[in-house]
Amino acid sequence: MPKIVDHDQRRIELVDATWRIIARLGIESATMREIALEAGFANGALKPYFPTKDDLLTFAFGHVFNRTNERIAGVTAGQAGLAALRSFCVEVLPLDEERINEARIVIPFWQKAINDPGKARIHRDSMEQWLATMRQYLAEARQAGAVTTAVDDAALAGQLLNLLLGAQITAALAPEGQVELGLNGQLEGFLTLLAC
Amino acid sequence: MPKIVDHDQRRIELVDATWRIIARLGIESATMREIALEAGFANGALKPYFPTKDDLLTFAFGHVFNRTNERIAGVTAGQAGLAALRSFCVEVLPLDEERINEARIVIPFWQKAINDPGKARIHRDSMEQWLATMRQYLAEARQAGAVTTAVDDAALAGQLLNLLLGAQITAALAPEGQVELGLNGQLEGFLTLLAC
DNA sequence: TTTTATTTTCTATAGTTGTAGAGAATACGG
DNA sequence: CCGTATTCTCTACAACTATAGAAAATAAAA
Repeated sequence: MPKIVDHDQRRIELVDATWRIIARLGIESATMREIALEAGFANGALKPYFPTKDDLLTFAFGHVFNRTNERIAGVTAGQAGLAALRSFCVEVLPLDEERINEARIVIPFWQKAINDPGKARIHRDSMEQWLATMRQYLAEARQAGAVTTAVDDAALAGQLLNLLLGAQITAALAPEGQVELGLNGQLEGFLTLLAC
Repeated sequence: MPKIVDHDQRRIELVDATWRIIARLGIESATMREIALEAGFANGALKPYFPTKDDLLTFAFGHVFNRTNERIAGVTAGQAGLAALRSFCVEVLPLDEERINEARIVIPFWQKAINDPGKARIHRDSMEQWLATMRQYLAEARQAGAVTTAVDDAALAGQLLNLLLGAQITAALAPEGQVELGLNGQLEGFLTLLAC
């Protein structure tokens, strides 16, 4: 009989508003009031959907991870070996405005995760999955002869992962408007190193 | 005639206290009161040495960068080429408790730098310097025949820098007590890749 | 001991934050 | 048009923050 709201969709709306605030103004400005305003509500309206701010932030961060993982799945679908590895990395690298914004989200998340085991867990779980995926692609590429280095796949995957993480820092702290950071060249260079 | 305090040394003391708070409790706990307490003073005693909290934090972050750079200079002194490059990277990698603590400092710094051009500048200036140093070592190594890859030195230095930055994230978010993250193996593997 | 410039403590203030909850507004079935 | 379950607004509050500045404590010279 009353107005009916899809709670799950509302939560996504609120998380998107949070995302925009953090990307535009930084996590310090992501107060409950500011988020509510951005979403078009009054401050108290968030309560029924996220009992505490921490719930909201944790959900928001998890959502960014999920979205990235879905994008990765879409881009690498049907690919294997070196091609899949390249697509994977290209999708994670902050090469356009949208993914630079994601870097501006994930860095505050890392900072919070330092003193919050639950959040650190979210990060580690995703990274474990990424490492496994990359090792898989490396093994395929090795079988296809595209990877011949004596360095083992676990080390290579670790290098690549840290390169991807470091690229988030580099991009997020680059001067406004600077698009070319050589990240694509670094990726191609790394893939070249694997075949020798 | 009155008690005399070395202002510069006092500033270092306060910055060290700040450093310890951030490493132990996180930057959210680094309030003026908490820092003063850690340094053994009452809250208002910081004022004459750092007019604002932002002054204190900016100075603290700059100090960590300087300390790292001094350590690097000490370790690479008298070295060149691949050996110097290795020493450089080993000194930056978070391989022991002290340098993992530095990772716990630098990540909050990065987060603040996202929305603070002045702090971003501090980061970029150091990174530019690091890149130049690494390119120099790579050129020397190439001349000595220890680097033979077709990938150019600028890309290699960029890869290595991002690997070092990413390693800070990996180490800072690793489960407490886990020391072995394979970072040294990754570095050795990368240096191996250069000679082929 | 007295003086005095400096250092430090202590209290106060204005602002911001997350959270709580009463009440108004809403929209839909009857 | 009416009743009602839900949604949202609004105000309030307690906690915490950086900062300011008056007052007290300090230590060395005279």
